[in-house]
Amino acid sequence: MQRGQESLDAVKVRTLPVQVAAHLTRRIVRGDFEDGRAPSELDISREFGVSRVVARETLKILASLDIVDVAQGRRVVVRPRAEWDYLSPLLIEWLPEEIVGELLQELDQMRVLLEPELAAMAAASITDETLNRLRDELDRMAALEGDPDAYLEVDHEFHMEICRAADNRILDRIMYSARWLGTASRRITNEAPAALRKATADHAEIYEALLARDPARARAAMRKHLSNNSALLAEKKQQTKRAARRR
Amino acid sequence: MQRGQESLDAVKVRTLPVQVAAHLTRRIVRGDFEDGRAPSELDISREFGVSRVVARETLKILASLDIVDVAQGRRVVVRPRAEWDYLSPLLIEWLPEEIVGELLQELDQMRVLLEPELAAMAAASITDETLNRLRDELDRMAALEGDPDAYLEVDHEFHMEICRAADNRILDRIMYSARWLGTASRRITNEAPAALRKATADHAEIYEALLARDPARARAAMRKHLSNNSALLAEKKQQTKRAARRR
DNA sequence: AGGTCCAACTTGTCCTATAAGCTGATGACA
DNA sequence: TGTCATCAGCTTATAGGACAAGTTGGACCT
Repeated sequence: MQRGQESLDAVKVRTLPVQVAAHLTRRIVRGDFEDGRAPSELDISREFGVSRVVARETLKILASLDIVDVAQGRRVVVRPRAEWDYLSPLLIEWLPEEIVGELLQELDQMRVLLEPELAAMAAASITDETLNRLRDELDRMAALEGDPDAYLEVDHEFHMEICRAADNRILDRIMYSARWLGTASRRITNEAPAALRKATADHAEIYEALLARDPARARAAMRKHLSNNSALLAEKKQQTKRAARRR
Repeated sequence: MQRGQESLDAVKVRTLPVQVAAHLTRRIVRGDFEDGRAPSELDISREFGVSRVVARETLKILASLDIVDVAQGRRVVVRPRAEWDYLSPLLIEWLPEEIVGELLQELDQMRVLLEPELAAMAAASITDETLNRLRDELDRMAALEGDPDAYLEVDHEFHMEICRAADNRILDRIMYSARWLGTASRRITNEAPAALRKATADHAEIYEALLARDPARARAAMRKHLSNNSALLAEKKQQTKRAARRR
């Protein structure tokens, strides 16, 4: 299986269409098709040395992320960046770090708006079963403070559990879409291990509020927890800015 | 071009894969594959009388909506309904009315959480240009009170304009995903034309607050506007319940 | 100059073939 | 009899070639 001039053959992590889509997206971000005309199926097929089937699926992926518009007979056109699907973990993965940094802040803003309310909603309708699972996750997190990666895995599960308890499929989906936050913020939180202990205390407080089925207290506890997180992010942003100024 | 036993040939509104995906989703919702094993590419190809390419793209669509899991060598499996992408207008279109009704309420809950804050954020950073567009849309809505469909079109644009002004791509995307609300709620609002005049007044108040660049007032105005909407939805829900009880 | 129409290009769909990955059942071995 | 390696048969992934159908821009005619 031969490839074209673009080297895709690093490691076969994903299917060919996904790899090609990643390359193309990066080129679009770089500004290669500023006239709005993106490569056609045949162009892609030739340039990357893949079959038309793969080129086709590549365009389907880009279209599903609202990166391009595809229609029979018409040329493929790049859509305005403002309309891209920034909720998709796939897209995030392909964006340059500085944009992801900005998105991380915007996503944090969203969490601050939603999660306290989700906690309050959950407090009103949470089941004993869910409470048990939360208790369990709490214990596991306490044991994992030395391993930030594993910790954040459980951390995310803890938050999603609460989200699910709020019993709203739309909000649940939104928070689920934000799961890439975990991967992206990992780098940040790893640098500040002391924050993990603080997080554990926060989580315990949220759990207590839910156990007491007290919406107001759950909201407040979640809000406090998130404000710690936001502070960390803002600090990181400052560092990035300083680094940029040094350049 | 001949079709299989399932009749897809109503009107060619969309591509074949989309039509087949719609049919399959409806069957999944109906509970046809409760064992979790969904039809394979060949199954679909045979049953609907389409080529394997189309069957393949069908599965890709279902996978992108998190309705099924597809992997090489493994059978296609249906994912738990809780994990489906309820933010996708495509999926919503294929769901039975009663589920859409529930989702409408959950979506309303989301809007109540987000939109007032979006309005407040917008008030802090809105440009004169955006204000002009809002003014224009306000005028157009006033003229369109007799035509609910056209009215709601502009209504949606008005809300999205504010959302964009808040300058947060994530939140913007979330609200954009909720655009199916327009179509779905159209039926409801059409029944209560008096509500349109009320909405116009609400919109004007929001506009005034933005013009004054007063976040708190913008938040309050938006909250009031949405509470009217929520009331309408709740009323509709009551009617549906009564109708169900009669059955 | 203005309008009509067609040729070239583009995506949509079909067919057939091969590669690659998974699963369950068969059968060898302890 | 129980355990484990192996493989046949299923599945998706990719390739190549063909034709249908829709769009666009330019050639051509008036």
